[in-house]
Amino acid sequence: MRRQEGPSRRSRCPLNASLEVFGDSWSLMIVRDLMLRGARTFNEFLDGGEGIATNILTNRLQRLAAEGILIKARSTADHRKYLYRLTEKGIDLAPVLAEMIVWGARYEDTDAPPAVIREMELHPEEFLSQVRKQWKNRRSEPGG
Amino acid sequence: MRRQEGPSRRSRCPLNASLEVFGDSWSLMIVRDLMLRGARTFNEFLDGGEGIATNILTNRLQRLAAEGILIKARSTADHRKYLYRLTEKGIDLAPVLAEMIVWGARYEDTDAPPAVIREMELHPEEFLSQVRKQWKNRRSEPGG
DNA sequence: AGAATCACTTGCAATTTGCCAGCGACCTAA
DNA sequence: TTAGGTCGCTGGCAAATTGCAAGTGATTCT
Repeated sequence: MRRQEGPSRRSRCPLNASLEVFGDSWSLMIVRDLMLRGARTFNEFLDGGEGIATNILTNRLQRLAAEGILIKARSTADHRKYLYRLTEKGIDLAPVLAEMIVWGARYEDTDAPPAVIREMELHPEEFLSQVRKQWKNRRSEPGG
Repeated sequence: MRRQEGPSRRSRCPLNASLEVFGDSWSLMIVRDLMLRGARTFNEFLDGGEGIATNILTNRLQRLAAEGILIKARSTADHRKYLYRLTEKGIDLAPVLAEMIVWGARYEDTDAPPAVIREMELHPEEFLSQVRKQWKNRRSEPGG
């Protein structure tokens, strides 16, 4: 893990750094779809369920790639398609996502299955190792 | 904990709900200052270190209050001042903040003390119970 | 009474978001 | 080969949000 000569930040606080990277309305939705739904293509993100606009999706994918959270590669099976995948840096967002899901499920009216949420709450490490396992397998798949 | 007839959300996903509540560049900065720095007044948030504008701070404080994350009360010692404090709903954002801080400290160039981050990473429950203890005490203080 | 402080408010410009038709590259079926 | 369809944007336009900084009314201090 390298600390690159990064962009100028509003402050040196770690929370601020995180918010400058993904503190917007859409970035973590994309990470969700990658991490939890197995989405890999532009259209799959577009159909995420929240109605993101194409120009915003394009912009966010570019930003997440520039921040080193995901990688974009041309599909070998169909040269019109790009396939996205999470980096280690992106996978390490899993605890953030988990805690936000737990909070959202607790305080908002959502369709999250209560058993899944309870498990996530009680055993966050499990969720994490599951995510890691999935991406470990997916890494060795040939470009689809 | 009551599920109120809430505002219309983009979807019923819990992550989306969380992002609609605090998925902007500034809301969690305010929660940070309340939770970790003991800030209570408008001016203290204004001096948070990231240069928030007064109209944005006003707007975010109002939104966080409307979402039930913090409470605003007139100071009895000085009627020009308002004092803000976290609700239970706000305190429950501690794990979210913790994970974001950990991620930010790991992948960005920050001034977070490594020992504090490591402790936060290894014993998140400790951090949480510390936050709760603080707010339990603070709750019984008279308005200052 | 005058000056200072508090928490905004406001006018304005810049930036971002959102909608959606259109585009070039690529794929498939006839 | 051609026509039609799909993919991932691109871009024009309007609406919304952000950011800057001067200004305001209420309150406190000297």
